[in-house]
Amino acid sequence: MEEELHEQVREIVKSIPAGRVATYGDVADLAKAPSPRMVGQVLNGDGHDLPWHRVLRANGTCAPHIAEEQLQRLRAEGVIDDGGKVDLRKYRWEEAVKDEDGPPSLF
DNA sequence: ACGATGACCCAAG
DNA sequence: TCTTGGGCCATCG
Repeated sequence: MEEELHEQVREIVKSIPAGRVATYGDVADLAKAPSPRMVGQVLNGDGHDLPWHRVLRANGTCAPHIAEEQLQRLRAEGVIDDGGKVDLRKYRWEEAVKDEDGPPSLF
């Protein structure tokens, strides 16, 4: 049961709905991971059964080697990418949506 | 025990 | 907006 963290990370990623994306930092926080690095480490080891393509970096970009697959899969889910970058403010998955739809005439 | 590596993040220039 | 540097935690040789 020392693998609870390992399990948690998988659960979080699996909980991401299609057409939505989350950042490593968010998953790490939700999974109580000590650092976002561990999320990538887990995905690298046991992410074969997880929608890892729904996990992006904090700036909305994806890892170098998987970028192709990532963008392609995201597009299939309905996520539109822009020059290899995804609009987190639009597709960022938030289990407790705080406030995303800010004022149209102010930022 | 130690150094290097990795699907990362953030601040500063 | 992009690049650089430092910090981060766990695994491997």
